[in-house]
Amino acid sequence: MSSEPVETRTRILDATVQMLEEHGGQGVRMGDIARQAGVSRQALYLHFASRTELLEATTLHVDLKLDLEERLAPSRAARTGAERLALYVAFWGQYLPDVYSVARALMLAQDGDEAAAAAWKDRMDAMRDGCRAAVDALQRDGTLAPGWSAATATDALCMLLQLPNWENLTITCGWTHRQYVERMQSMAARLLLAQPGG
Amino acid sequence: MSSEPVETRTRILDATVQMLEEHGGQGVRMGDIARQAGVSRQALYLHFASRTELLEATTLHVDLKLDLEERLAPSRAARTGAERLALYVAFWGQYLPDVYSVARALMLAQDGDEAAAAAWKDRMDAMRDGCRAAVDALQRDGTLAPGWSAATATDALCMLLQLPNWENLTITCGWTHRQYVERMQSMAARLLLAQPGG
DNA sequence: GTCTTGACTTGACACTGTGTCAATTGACAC
DNA sequence: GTGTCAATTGACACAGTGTCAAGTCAAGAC
Repeated sequence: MSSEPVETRTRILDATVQMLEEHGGQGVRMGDIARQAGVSRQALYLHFASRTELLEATTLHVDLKLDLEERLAPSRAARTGAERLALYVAFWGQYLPDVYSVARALMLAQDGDEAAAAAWKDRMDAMRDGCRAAVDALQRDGTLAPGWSAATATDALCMLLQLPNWENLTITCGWTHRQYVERMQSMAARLLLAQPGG
Repeated sequence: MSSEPVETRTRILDATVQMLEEHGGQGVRMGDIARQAGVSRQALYLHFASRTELLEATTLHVDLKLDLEERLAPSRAARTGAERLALYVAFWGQYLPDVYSVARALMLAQDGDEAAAAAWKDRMDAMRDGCRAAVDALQRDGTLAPGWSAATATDALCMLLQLPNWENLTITCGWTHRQYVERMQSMAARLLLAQPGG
């Protein structure tokens, strides 16, 4: 039962995560993952119909381990819109590094792959929901800066939090994760709050 | 001389632009470009060592046609930092749609291709120079918002103007090009100016 | 004990797209 | 004519994904 050799499917998913994290998502092949999992390449196709489907399942696998509900709780419990905004950005800045490698691989698989594009869009829609909730809270408080509609403010916040921007700021510009969170919170506040200081 | 059949190299570059614009950069193959140019696939390799080199040359080809110097003149002639910032964003918002297809293809070629990554980085560095110049102008004026160093402000502005964000806002969110420019100007001002209103 | 079933392995293969190579053609120059 | 240059033709090597058929091996049913 509990001591049975870990299920092959799980071994494959874990191996995928490990390979993607070790090799930065660059050119990780099905054969590499199979070898890492101690399984034949064909076994991968026994469990997943395609590379994209494997990557998709891997993102879910990682999400499961991260206990998103708990991580999201603080921002959901926020009492003001401003607080909710800051806490959601904090959540995101903590979440992104954990899923970066896998998310990136899925994002890169987009080129030419309809299924991967759809899977990626799903994840971005989920993030957008969080942005939307924060913006709605601001609007209820009456603290959304003038000039924004709920929709455009959501667009802007959602854009700000996109993976390539995180990649750009931390990896290319050298911001630490802490700096990313603090500065992103401050940028979001400046952009969206009527009185960013107060 | 002038009436000789257009040089093959130019025909290939034009065909590349056309194919990328028609097919959104998705899966345009060397053979497709060759057919479009009315030339054999091998002729492409007579002029360009690789797909990446062709894409690289194509971006330069497009830039040449766009007269960047003239387009950049207004922002360079700006009298205040705030004006320079707004005009640079305007330049960028006018420039991006013109190079989008080709730039995207080059950006996507990055995966696994060292040369493409380097070429893309070059272009982004050029954009960063423009951002840096605007930020420096703000600093000279003393109108850079408190909390920013020149470096971090440049990072932020440069991030904001990245191609994936333009793609996200215009294509995914449905902003028009005009809206992109106006809202991006307003966002940049809110973020970077000490008195965005004044 | 034999039979079956399911999970996995092995090795071969089709397909696609890039890049290479060698032989050939056609035009133009001198 | 001869040389040369640009381009064509067709064949091929190479990677990586995905498919297929046959075989192994252990567990459970009867």
